[in-house]
Amino acid sequence: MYTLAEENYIKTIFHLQQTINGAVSTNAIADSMDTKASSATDMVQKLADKKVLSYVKYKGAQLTEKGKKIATKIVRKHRLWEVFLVDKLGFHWDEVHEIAEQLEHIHSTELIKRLDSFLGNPTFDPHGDPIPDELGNFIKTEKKLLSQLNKSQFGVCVGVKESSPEYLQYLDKKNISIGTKINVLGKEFFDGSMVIEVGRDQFFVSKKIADNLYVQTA
Amino acid sequence: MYTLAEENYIKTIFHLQQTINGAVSTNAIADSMDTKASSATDMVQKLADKKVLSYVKYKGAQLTEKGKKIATKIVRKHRLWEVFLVDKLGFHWDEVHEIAEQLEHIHSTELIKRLDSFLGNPTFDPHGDPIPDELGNFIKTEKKLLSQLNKSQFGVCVGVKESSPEYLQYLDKKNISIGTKINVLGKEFFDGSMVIEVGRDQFFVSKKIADNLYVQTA
DNA sequence: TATAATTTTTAGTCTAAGCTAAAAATTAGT
DNA sequence: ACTAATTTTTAGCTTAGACTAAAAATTATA
Ligand SMILES: [Mn+2]
Ligand SMILES: [Mn+2]
Ligand SMILES: [Mn+2]
Ligand SMILES: [Mn+2]
Repeated sequence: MYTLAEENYIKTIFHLQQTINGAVSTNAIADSMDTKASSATDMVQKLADKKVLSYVKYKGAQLTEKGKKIATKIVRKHRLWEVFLVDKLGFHWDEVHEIAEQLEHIHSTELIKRLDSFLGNPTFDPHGDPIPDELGNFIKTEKKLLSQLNKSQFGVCVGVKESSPEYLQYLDKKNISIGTKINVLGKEFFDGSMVIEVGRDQFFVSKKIADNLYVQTA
Repeated sequence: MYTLAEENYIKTIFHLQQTINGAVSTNAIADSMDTKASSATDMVQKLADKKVLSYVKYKGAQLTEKGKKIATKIVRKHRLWEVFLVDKLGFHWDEVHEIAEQLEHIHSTELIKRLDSFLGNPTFDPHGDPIPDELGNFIKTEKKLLSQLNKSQFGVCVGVKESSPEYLQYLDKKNISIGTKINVLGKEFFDGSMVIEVGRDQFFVSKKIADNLYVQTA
């Protein structure tokens, strides 16, 4: 059994590994967790002792198979609870992260098994992120960032990269959610900004907006 | 905001206060929490500083209004989650305590508000214990222990005093659950044991069994 | 009521997890 | 290839919460 702090570190390292491929630095961990590098180093050393990750001084950490399995379970729990909060309790997609951050640490395999089937074995969470199965397998989908599309192309929103309340609320305001079709009417190559069409609305989006929305083409 | 440890102490003291009226001793707290008296003393001193309880050295602790309010919220959460686990996820009443023990510490008033209405604003948990409302008010019901009944009297099971898996599983085996009618066919005054009738079954129960079952008469 | 038994508190350690400041290693700039 | 800047680790403190052993207070007993 792992402590709350250990679980949060493991999950963070797992997520950092997806982006940055290879070993993840203690500084990256600390930044991502709003803590200090020295604290991250301490924890990484402890987790290395427990064989949850491999760690080479000054070179960073990498989860072992054991570590990945632990991380996957936490991610599964987090996303299942998010589905529960949205589908069953009627929360909005921008309100669930904080609560799921707590619920993901409840220890009970039976609970998760039952929750999963109560929810109808969902495969994606409310933000479009895949929910790993009991064995830890993620559904791999080929998706692009909206910012990768060019003029006259279109895509269907399948997820968000950033899921801060601020960003999600912006999307709500623009009526963009999972399943929304987006047409790229124009793209400015100087700053990467775009003019897009959503339903009957046409409006401008900055590169930062377009960089955080996943779409599926074809 | 209170820590996990603080919340567990507060809840325990609240429950001890119901039984033992007046101040509760640090030893009683320690016993009830499977910890040492010295640890209980430390925590009680800390909680006294925070005005959660009043404490007189060698005389014990008593929750303040503030403390009672905190305790009530935790009890409310615990019992609502138990209803969720049984009614929605299909857990058995002897399996939910451990999990609710964790879930009761999730911090989010909005979550509890929504959970409550999702469950249909239940007033009793799966063990027959009353669920306090948002203001902390408990429904007062006059109930007796089965052991208080005499020969030829009967009662309807409305709750359990003890809710260990062992006891609950015993009741299951005898087909006793909330709502079950129990007739007292005989009572031995030497040891308090009884012969009772449940449905078509007639069997012997010890005083210990009868001492932990709440019934409603009339 | 004096002594013995019991309960409760205090003093001193320990571990987990955080922090700051300083030291060491790595990377970058000239 | 050397400094200089940056990153990362170490050393040393802090707090929460637990424990053991000893001291102090309370309660029971003769
Ligand atoms: Mn978390
Ligand atoms: Mn999510
Ligand atoms: Mn608890
Ligand atoms: Mn209960």
